[in-house]
Amino acid sequence: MKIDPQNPADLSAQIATAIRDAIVDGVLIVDQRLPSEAELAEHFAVSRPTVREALKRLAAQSLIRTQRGASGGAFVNRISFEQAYSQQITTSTLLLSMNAVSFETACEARFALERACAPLAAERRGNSHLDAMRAEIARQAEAALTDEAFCASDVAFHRALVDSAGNPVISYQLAGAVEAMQPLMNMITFTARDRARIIAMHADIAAAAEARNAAGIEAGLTALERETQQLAVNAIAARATAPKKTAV
Amino acid sequence: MKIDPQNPADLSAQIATAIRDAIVDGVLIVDQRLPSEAELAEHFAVSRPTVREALKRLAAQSLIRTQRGASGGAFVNRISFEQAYSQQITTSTLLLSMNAVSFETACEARFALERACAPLAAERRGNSHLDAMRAEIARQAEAALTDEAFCASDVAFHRALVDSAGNPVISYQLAGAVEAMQPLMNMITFTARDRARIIAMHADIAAAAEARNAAGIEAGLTALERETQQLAVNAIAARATAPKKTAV
DNA sequence: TGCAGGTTTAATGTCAGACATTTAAAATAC
DNA sequence: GTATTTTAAATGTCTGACATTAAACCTGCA
Repeated sequence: MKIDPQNPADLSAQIATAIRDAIVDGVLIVDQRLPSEAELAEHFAVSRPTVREALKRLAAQSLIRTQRGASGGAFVNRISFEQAYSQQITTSTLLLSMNAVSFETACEARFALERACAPLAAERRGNSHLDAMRAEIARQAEAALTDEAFCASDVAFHRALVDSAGNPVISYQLAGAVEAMQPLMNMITFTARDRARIIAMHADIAAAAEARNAAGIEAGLTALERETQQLAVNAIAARATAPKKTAV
Repeated sequence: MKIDPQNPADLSAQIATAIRDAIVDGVLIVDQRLPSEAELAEHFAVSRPTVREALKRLAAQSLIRTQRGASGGAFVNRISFEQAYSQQITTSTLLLSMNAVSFETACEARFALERACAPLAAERRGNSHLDAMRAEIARQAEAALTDEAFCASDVAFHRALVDSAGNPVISYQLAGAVEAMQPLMNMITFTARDRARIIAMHADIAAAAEARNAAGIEAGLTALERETQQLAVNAIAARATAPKKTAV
């Protein structure tokens, strides 16, 4: 089932890879119990701490879960959409913040992908989705809102729009694209006029969703993209005296 | 910088979370060296193996890398697009295969998102992208190809199309959507006629890309989606006598 | 017999100390 | 001043032990 030459390096990584492959290839199926740490240690001819490090690597990816006690052990985990979301968001956020991905590129990606759910959202949106969108719009109109809270509400609005497409796989994929933008958006200062424009566009999008008007949603998103890009350009220009890693 | 009450459970998970938060929040920046394992152990008042388990969790997410030797240690890692791709693909693949996500849902998500890059692909595609697509089309025409190899080539074709949009963030996001479909597609048996139809559609898409015709790319993808969905319905019907987890 | 309770046991979680290995920097030799 | 050797700091690994948990077992009593 899984072998392991002790030639190169990092035994725990090799063991983790061997077990991961077994899971991905279906050799180990969901809820199946792995051998105990002691048995794995014997099988791979390593010590228990080494096996444990390998198992922790897998646990970090939600590939296994562990249970203590008699008849406990490590079990192949059915990864939930929730877990996948959060991993996706973490990875995307770090990818954007660490790689000097330009705001422009990230923004383009986000809106391009988000427009992809316009037709589905128009077809399938429920009243609960509309309510969620409008609740966020109302929140965004609160004058006392900090820029950060405004961004958070913006993300929530878009999440509601994406969810209204009624496809969990799309929601999962876009979770990263939408949420990872938030730290970048937080660098922008939103004036009252900026907020008013954005809120108006959100309202347009919500109205188009209510009218089941796919083209309207798309147009609204495109307009919003243009506005967002412009705000970012201004923000970057404003801090041109102290350029940060996100620039260019 | 990071504290850690020993109240609930799983010290190594708590420590991993504390360090991850520090990285995400920017307290620890790229290429910065973490304290040595011994120092971390002392700081958190735990043993070195426990610290090591925590570090392995972070290494599994490519959040840190380790170096041996003097002036070695754990460093905050600049996560590469490559690493992000492969994590994305692993997570997406398992999410689809373990959660009884219907072929229909996954397929819909994939093509919806892929259509999102049609305008960008039309605008930015280079000759190398066209060459890559046509190389895969040629490969798909080889009669001796197994179904699995045919699917792999299909994935490569779509990857080339996505890459031609010239936005690495989109490529990263869609890597999961496109590649995760492969195991599901592998359940389909492609007759010679099926293959011919798919190849023709691929050719249409490539031609539209060459002509920088965004609507043509979109239309081609939509046609391909319909075809793929139909093939899946047939495949599922064919094996109705032995329904598998992917059904429904 | 049947059930409530304690007891056993198998597993993970944690610790301590040691040794092996790697690698850069410091010390030495020429 | 350069090349070589030595040193030291760090991760990688091993052994062995104890702590903790929770299911399974067994006992005692009705």
